[in-house]
Amino acid sequence: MTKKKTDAINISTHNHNDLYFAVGFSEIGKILRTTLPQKSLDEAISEISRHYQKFRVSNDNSETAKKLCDIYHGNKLDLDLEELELNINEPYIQTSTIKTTFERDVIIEVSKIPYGHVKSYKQIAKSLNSHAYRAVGTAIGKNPFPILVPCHRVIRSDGKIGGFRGGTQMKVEILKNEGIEIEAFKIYNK
DNA sequence: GATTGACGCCGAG
DNA sequence: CTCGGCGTCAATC
Repeated sequence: MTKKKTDAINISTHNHNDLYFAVGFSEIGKILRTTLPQKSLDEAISEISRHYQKFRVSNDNSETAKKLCDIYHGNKLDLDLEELELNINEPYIQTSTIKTTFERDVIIEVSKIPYGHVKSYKQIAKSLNSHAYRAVGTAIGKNPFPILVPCHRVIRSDGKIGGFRGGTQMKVEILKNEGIEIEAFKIYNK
């Protein structure tokens, strides 16, 4: 609150086959945001930078951006929650899309869904001892760490795909890359 | 308060 | 199958 986020955010990027990924880091190297694949380098950078007053692009630390790309393409890679900035009292987080403990808890719960598996919005709510499944959807829609925190693995209870920032088509694409069977936009044998 | 969700469930066509 | 209508509750206005 009292703190200013005058520090510049550090942005690293990675591209592969005309898909551009970006990651924003704090001064101490915690991940603040990630992007879904974008069509250009500029778009990828601005997906991160538009949330901050100052930024600088350096590719010293582009492993995480590459990791995004790998996960998107179906590689199974582990996430250490310690890599993420999840402290909602941290000054950087004030420009984040997550601002409440509920939202943070949803993000943490989603991060636990294993590769190649899916969970419903309702199941996430239940894990949090809540019936606020709609609020779960809203919180996931704000996920600052798309791909890294696998919000693409959260689907509707009836087996339908559900929403996605990058469009349901992209959600289906990622799930297929993880080996999940999908027919007519419904999870097959979930 | 009232409205709005990346939702869920049931019942009517 | 689709579509209301109601349920539920966190966030936002």
